Amino acid sequence: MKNYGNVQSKKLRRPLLKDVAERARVSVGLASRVLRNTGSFSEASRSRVLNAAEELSYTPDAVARSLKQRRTKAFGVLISTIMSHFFAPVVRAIEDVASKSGYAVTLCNTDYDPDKEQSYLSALYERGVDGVIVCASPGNDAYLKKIARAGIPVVLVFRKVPGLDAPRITTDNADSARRAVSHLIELGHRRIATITGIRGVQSSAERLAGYRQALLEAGIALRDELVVDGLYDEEASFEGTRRLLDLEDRPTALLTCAETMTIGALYAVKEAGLTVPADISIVGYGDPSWAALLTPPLTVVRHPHYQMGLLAAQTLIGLVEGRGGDDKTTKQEIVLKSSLIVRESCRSPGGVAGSAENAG
Amino acid sequence: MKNYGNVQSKKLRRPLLKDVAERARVSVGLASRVLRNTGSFSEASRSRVLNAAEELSYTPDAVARSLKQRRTKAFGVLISTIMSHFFAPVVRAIEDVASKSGYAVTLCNTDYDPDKEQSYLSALYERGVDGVIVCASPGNDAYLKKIARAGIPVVLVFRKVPGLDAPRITTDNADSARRAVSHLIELGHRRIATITGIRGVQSSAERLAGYRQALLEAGIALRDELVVDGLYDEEASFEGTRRLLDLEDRPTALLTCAETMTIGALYAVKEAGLTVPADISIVGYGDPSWAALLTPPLTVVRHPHYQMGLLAAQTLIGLVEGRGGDDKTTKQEIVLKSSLIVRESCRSPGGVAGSAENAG
DNA sequence: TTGTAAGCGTTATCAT
DNA sequence: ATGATAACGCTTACAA
Repeated sequence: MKNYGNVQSKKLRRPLLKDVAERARVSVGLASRVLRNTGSFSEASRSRVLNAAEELSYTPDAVARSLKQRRTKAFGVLISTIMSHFFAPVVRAIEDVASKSGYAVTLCNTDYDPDKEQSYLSALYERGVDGVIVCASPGNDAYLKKIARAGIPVVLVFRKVPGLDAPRITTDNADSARRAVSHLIELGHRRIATITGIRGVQSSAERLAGYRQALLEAGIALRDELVVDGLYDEEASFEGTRRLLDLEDRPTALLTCAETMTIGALYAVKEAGLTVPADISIVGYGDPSWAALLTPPLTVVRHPHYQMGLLAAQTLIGLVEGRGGDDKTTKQEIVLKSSLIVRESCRSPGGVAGSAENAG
Repeated sequence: MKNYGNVQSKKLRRPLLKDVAERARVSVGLASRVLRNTGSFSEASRSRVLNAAEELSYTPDAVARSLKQRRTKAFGVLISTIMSHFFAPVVRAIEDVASKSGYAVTLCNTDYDPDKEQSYLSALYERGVDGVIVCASPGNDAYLKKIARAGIPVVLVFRKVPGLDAPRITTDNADSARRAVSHLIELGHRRIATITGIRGVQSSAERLAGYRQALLEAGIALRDELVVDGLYDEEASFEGTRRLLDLEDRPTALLTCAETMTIGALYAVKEAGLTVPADISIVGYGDPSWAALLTPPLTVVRHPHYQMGLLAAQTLIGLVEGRGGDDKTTKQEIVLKSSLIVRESCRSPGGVAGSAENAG
């Protein structure tokens, strides 16, 4: 049997349930039940339907199913940008968990822009996603609440939304910053600067609060000129650090609150011809694999980002699938612990080394 | 007017087009036309419908629309993992372009696993995505062709699929490796090793080919023991580099074909107590912002990943929306140029410095 | 056990 | 310019 041009190029229609049913000589209802393994049917029908589906290589149409079932098996995930080492592991974990349970993940990069956040949220709403995970953002509380009130489960990561009764996964941000600064204080530092992220972002605000708390506990006065807005941006952090280093009474230690900002700060130090930790001690955030390759290896605060995404996704699935009215899932707040990885980028302002625990 | 508990907490049904129509006292068809600004209607109806929609804060249901229109305004993107610096910018660019045109992006992490790739592809197919972008993977050609034959536009990034007539965005992989190795040869190196990714992955294979070509052009014999499988993995690369350094006749230079592998290699060098570039010269791939922070600043090959994602998404949108039968879009292959960023991690095996162009 | 038919919320055709 | 009405492909009562 030959295939002539016309025949071969004819686009063949995707097989429908109707086709499967016809081929198996049963009704569509029965075919559907067999394929979904629900309701009742005879063994004979079962095998005929299964065979027919196999032969036609039938695939159900998820759109039609979603319309009927009123759920899409899809989540939306909002982050500032997937290029950030801060969010990539969170998203990866979410996608891992989601896909294992048959959910698709729609990625939304908001760049910390409330307008973008809102437009993504409304797009997700229109698309009927079954749930949304919102990560650290200074976004629009009102819109988020609207989504939640419309019945779409929301899980918050890092972010807190007053008046929104949604589970939240976060870390001991304030405490981690407090411990980092205390570490510096114990080494003898008094003039400790910090590069903060975006003020409106929860995690950033918390870290700044922890920084302040540590100073207050040690009876060290807070000085505004030692707090610089780094905006989670390498360039801004570079400039900010420059200004710090130009200060008459230069800080002897620096806490940078995100990986990009650590890089910016290190460039500024390098440009100024200064040395870490001889001239200035540095604690960074995030624990990229290159941190221990630097000279000197960097002391950092490490947060369990993958774990956060894991929990966020699991929580969301619980909310979507189970216990809808269960307060336990709705009201929970999970706070994960961070760790301070002491390497060699900090020492006493006098000159005594801080520690030597290395990770090479 | 008071809101009593029951009334307030009653979950209100999402407003439908029918509700808008009723409120505007027109038919649903007319309401639909007004909202989509298609077909004909009077100015009077127009404003009534618009007002009604506004008052009810009506949002169309994308699922129902998709079912009717047979398109979802969604793309699927397959990459090995979003945690890779290789893919993050590609995905970011794709999402940027897609969202601007109203497309949602579903993220799929395949880990270079053909089974995962296939199951994601079939999930995307079921969901009826309007197009798919597949990045560097050693996946299942047969399944990809099936998807394409089913009429779903596919754009390839890095990957080539023989017999699949899909546009492809790639870089001058082979040539970039060739130039990097030539650079080392010019410095006087003869024993040049390379850490390669996963053999089945197009970009990896091409880079390896470029490495070989450079050696052949220089009349240097290829030696199997100088080619190590790094599997895009830091650990594997660490072990592989260790073996290279243990070789009786140790290589004097090393080309690592991905960022993770560069890191693994650098740790091995550090662990062996050797120095770059005094004991061994290194050229890495990717240009992370920390590369110039290392001591010495790293010489690398930089590929325009964001740009690749941009073009991939634009190409896909063209395919989906426009010129469906246009051969120009279907058959194109775009090859982007890479650049060799010379810093200070390479010098002559004797001891003369290679270059001093720094990016601090 | 099986089939029929009524939705799910739109869009689009076709009379009026 | 407008309004019925039939799809879109599937699920799910309900009737047989």
